[in-house]
Amino acid sequence: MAARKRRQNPSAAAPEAEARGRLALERFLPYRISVLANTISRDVAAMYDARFGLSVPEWRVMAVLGRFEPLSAGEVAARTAMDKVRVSRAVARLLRAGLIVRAMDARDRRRSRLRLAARGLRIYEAIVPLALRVETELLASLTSGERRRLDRLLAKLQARAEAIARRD
Amino acid sequence: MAARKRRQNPSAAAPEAEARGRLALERFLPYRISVLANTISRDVAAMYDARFGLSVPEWRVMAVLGRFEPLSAGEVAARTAMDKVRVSRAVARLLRAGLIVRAMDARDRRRSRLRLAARGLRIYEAIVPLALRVETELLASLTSGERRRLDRLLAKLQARAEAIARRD
DNA sequence: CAAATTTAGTTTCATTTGAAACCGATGTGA
DNA sequence: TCACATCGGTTTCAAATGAAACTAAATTTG
Repeated sequence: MAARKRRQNPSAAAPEAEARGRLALERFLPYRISVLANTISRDVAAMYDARFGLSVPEWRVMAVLGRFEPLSAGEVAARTAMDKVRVSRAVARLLRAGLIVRAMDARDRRRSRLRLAARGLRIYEAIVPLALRVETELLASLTSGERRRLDRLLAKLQARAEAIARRD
Repeated sequence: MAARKRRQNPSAAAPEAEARGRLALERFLPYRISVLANTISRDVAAMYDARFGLSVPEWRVMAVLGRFEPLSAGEVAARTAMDKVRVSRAVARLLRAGLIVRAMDARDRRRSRLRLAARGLRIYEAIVPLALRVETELLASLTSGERRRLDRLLAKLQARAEAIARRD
């Protein structure tokens, strides 16, 4: 186990730093983002689920329909960053629950046209402010400058992560 | 949360702003973090899996052992932010694969003492630089100032998200 | 010290997940 | 026009997941 080159830690914190070739998992960016996403997701999902019996995929489908309806299943998939299997299942449940409606595209009878049903729209309109409240609470400890920076940083990281994914 | 300021859309698509009570999912923080985490996770998992046949939970267990061994299963769970069921299963697979070894704590025979096996240590030492390379690539587009800010922002958000979770 | 409680970790079971196979509908080329 | 590829979407199947039940060891309590 030869001595490996030291790396500069992305932060000043944790100065007692890792030794040799050992990784400080708690400072490792992919890990931190994953943990953060899970924590937030739990917070948010608890809200959707407890009050409306919706799963995250279901809520996401409703969210994009609320903004861009009508959409085909494929368009929903593109906008929610979910794969088509997940979308298909979420859509099936929402149809069964009467929260969305589906028509078939006249020109291309493979494509669906999904919209919120009246019941779905009411729920959507009830959830939006709650969702925004969670977001506000998350951001509460940040100054408005920090929020702008966060926005930029997330955009950069996302672009970068996608570039890496494509390159493989 | 009325009339948000206009800003660059991270995806360049969907330039038209959200109206009334409609939510711009693509700007919603929980959603963005979730998508980013998934994208990164896929990048990284592809690497672990392709070259070493490891899943993310397995790699995480090895990562904390590499840094803090010996650990009990519970300590691994605490340090990886995984629940004990996941840890138990990842540990079982790693034991079967001969990448870690388990002894029982002499004082408390319920507790295990997990360590990397020689084979596991070799793999760990092969993965660490690759993992760091992915991280470096992700951070490549950020200045060192931005990295420091990212670090701070992630810490704040994590603290906040945990506070919200506890409060429910 | 024996019963009751708590703790570490595993197993069970029902649900979720995603890759790949699949099914019609549509587009394309010879 | 008739194969053949392609596309939108669903289903299948095997693996991952997590809540809750469970086992065994340790601790507390009466």
